[in-house]
Amino acid sequence: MKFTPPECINCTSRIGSLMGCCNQSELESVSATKSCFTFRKGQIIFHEGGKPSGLYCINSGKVKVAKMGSDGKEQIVRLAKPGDIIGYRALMADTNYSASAVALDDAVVCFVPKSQFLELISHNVAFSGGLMKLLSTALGDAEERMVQMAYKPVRERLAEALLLLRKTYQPADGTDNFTISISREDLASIVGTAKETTIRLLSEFKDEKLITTKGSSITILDADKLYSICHLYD
Amino acid sequence: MKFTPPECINCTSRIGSLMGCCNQSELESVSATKSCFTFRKGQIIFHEGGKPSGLYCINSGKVKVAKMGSDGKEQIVRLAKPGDIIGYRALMADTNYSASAVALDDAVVCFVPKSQFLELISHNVAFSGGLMKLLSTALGDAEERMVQMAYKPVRERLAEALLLLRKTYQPADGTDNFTISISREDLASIVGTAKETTIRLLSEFKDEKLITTKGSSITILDADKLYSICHLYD
DNA sequence: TATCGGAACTGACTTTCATCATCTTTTAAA
DNA sequence: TTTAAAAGATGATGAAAGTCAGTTCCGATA
Repeated sequence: MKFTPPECINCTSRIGSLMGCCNQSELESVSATKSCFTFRKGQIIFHEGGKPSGLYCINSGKVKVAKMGSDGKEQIVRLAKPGDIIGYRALMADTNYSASAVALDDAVVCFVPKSQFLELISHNVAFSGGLMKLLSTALGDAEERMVQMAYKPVRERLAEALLLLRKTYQPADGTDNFTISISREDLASIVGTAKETTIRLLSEFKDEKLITTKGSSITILDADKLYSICHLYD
Repeated sequence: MKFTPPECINCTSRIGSLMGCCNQSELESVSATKSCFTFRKGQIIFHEGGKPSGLYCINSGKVKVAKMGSDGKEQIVRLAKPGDIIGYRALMADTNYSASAVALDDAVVCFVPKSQFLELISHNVAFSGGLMKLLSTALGDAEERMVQMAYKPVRERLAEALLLLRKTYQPADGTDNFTISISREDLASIVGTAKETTIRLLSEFKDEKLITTKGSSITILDADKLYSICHLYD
């Protein structure tokens, strides 16, 4: 759904994100060219296999980037928050999307056409450098998670996933206990396991007073202990 | 061990690799600046946790890039062949190495210092574009393997690993059956499983006439069937 | 060529986790 | 508020794969 777009200049999300590399005139140009959409929870932003024609920049809401496994099971490969861009991998590799992006919340997402994106890359060194750093960091994260999938037991990966959620979506001010509403299905897709196993291990964590749950929302009570669980052997 | 370096200009490996983006004068400059080393099978080229000071370009031999899992088990995240560069992720992300590089064979590897690499990136658009494409493709591969680790059974991942070895190290002329010498330990590290499990499944493949083995070398007899094994559910 | 060490291989056993079935709670719509 | 559907939770069971222990094979070196 399209609607009146927010101005990039006023977008606080851009601080500390790739768009922060743009100067004022570039931001104005992007603002003028982009389209902006709202997505309801669960709606698809782009679809695995589809052809990318631009870049998505998240203005508000949470987004998952996920691949379909061979037997229909979903694996979340990345989580995105306001200020993050998604869809850049396919654009740079010049391939179709290798994953889908889905809104976890109601979200506002801006679309920057490919031509303008390439323009920024070729004219703004900070921007292209930032993009390379983004790619490199994402590659490092993906390789790290690949090792975890291979060798870490589910319990440790679940602790890791909870901390990843906190790290990604913790509000800036937040010194409080972190709370997030996430379906057990989605959580299992981060961990790379079955929903039932996730639920069982969450119950263990509840017994151990590491978290509490209410409906689908989870509150982290003891992040330090979660941290020590996922670094058992380190 | 350092020795008389091969000239980049005459290096046939550079065709189809990132270095192929360089023009003659750039190649001469690289050739003049670089150092060149030989590594015996098993020797470490760079070490996980170490600080990168440049880029490695493989002139001959096979190289594995691997991470150490939490309980001391190794996961091979990438395989490199002549012409490939390694160590670029850490350099671009400006972090320490997140994986080690080890020679699988006796290998000749050239070292390009960071300053010259950054020079190439900033002055040669084709080079920086090629690097971005390299990063994007590697990210796609890593995410794909992450999903496989999560949901594919070991048998399918082993078939996948054998085909990956073939795709990577198949000689250009090779229409013959592909043969490679690889320890069961290393093969298990690609698959992300235990050595014994790998051996057992290789025996199954032998029974099914998909491969033959002699000592540590493995010959692929029926790549099509291996392919159908790793795409069971697709 | 003998032998020593490492790698390939095999078997027995155990653990982890996926699956299926069922029940309960929550959520949202009528 | 009632009720239907979706999501959370729990139990029982079996398959997949890890671990440990042991044997055989091969290749390097004396």
